[in-house]
Amino acid sequence: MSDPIRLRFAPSPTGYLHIGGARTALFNWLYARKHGGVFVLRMEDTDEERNTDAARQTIFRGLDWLGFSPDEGPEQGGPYGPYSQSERQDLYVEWGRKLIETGGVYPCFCSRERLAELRESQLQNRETLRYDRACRALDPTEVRRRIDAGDEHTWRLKVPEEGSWAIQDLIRGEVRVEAKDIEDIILIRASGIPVYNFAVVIDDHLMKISHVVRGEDHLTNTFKQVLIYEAFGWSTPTFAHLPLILGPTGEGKLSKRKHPEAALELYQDKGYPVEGLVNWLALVGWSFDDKTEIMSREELIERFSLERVNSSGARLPMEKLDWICGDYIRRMEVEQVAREIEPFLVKKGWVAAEPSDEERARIRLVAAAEKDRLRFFQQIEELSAWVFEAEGEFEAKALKNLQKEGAIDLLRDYLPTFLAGDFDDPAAMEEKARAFADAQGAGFGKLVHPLRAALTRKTTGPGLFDCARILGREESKRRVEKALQLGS
RNA sequence: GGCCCCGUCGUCUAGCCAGGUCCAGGACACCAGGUUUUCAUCCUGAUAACACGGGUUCAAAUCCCGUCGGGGUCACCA
Repeated sequence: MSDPIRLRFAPSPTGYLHIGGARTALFNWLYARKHGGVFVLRMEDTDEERNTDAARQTIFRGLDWLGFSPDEGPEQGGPYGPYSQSERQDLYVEWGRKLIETGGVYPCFCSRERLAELRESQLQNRETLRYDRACRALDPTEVRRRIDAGDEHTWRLKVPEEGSWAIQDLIRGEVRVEAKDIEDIILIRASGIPVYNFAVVIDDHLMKISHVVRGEDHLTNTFKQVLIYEAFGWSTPTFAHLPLILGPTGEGKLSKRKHPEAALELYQDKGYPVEGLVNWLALVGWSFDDKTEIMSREELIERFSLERVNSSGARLPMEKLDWICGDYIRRMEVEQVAREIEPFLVKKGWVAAEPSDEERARIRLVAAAEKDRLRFFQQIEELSAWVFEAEGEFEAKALKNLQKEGAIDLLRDYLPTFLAGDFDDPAAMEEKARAFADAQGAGFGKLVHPLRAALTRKTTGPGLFDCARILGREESKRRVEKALQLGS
């Protein structure tokens, strides 16, 4: 009987959900779903400075939005809780004591000052930065005496002096490190509270995590953790270290300070369709084959594998995000697009917070007309400003189209035909317009360009008579008449 | 600096583990055409990469060594 598949996402609530963290969550979630396993969320919130409830909420809501809701976690509970490290301190202390009893650690009385000096001199002599194990050689009676005397001390892991350790990383293969390259790390602080690497091991073990899938920045931590598993006599989970997401120029990893695209909020605020975003995110560092790119969530689950995650760092292909999301939006139902753009129109003050039936109908028309052009829903603001703002600057080229020789006269002559048309039937309107242009001996374009300028102040946009339909007869009339004045 | 990871078109990647079918495939972006009243969509086409140097081999993007380059990590932080 094989052990159940259990994966965890263990973010630190620092105020935002990092896009790289979102991808880590995605890969964990995908793997768990694919193998019928459990997806656990664990808050690594022992840093009291930065740990706020708002920060925790950002993570919870971000994961909800992405659709990676945990099976077990701080909000949903579970059999291996609590799921926030801040509530597990007693556990760490307890297991710390056990390690002291079994002799896996030794007390270190070195002061922070001595440690700092040691670092300094190693730095100067260009030596490897590593604890010199001074306290490991202390005489046992001396140790006893100092502990009894209440001398402040930490506990360090007794790292074997010989040998090497290898992990079989699912993505990188075997990674090996020599004993001499690992120092006797502090496991238990002078305060009695264990450090991060210790807590992670306790948690992963107690929560029965089978696969640890995390960023490559944890690769070197892994060896320290493996040693701790060994000290406890526990078996290790399977590891997989994901390639890092780099900054836009390929320099360093993404940070919110320098790169706004590091924060998931950016994508939420801009209104990227979440399914498109997830599809895109899956493609950063993973691929199914040499050509498949558009995949639904279900297909992702079915096809995902850690073995096909590549090992080199990547920048975020933002243009591809736009393309993928544009594709998703184009394939959406008009009704859904209407629902998605509504909040943006409300925010702009273009429609009421509770749109009337009439406004709803217009939103739907706008959605239908513009959906092929949208890559994220916030774009509706610039795309449809002409609809909701009666007055505004003309685009230079649009103005030119209006001022062309004969344009105004043609428009004036056409106006009665235009207004007599059925505004709910763009195709019929177009037919009549073509007939009119023919009769005048003018090309269709000669009529269409000034009319578009008059109606929308722009040279681009949806089909012209779709534009007229959105505006309606009255508003269209007003705009054309205004343009006639402008041109004369 | 030590240790670890990585290095295919501008970008994301396939191919590498099991050398030949790869004078390297796809996608996005860009450019050029076509369709369209405009834009977008759609269609067609073009440009564009195995970091470098050795070695092994009949044969190397694929295996080995080295160099260079990039990244990560070295706290009583997580």
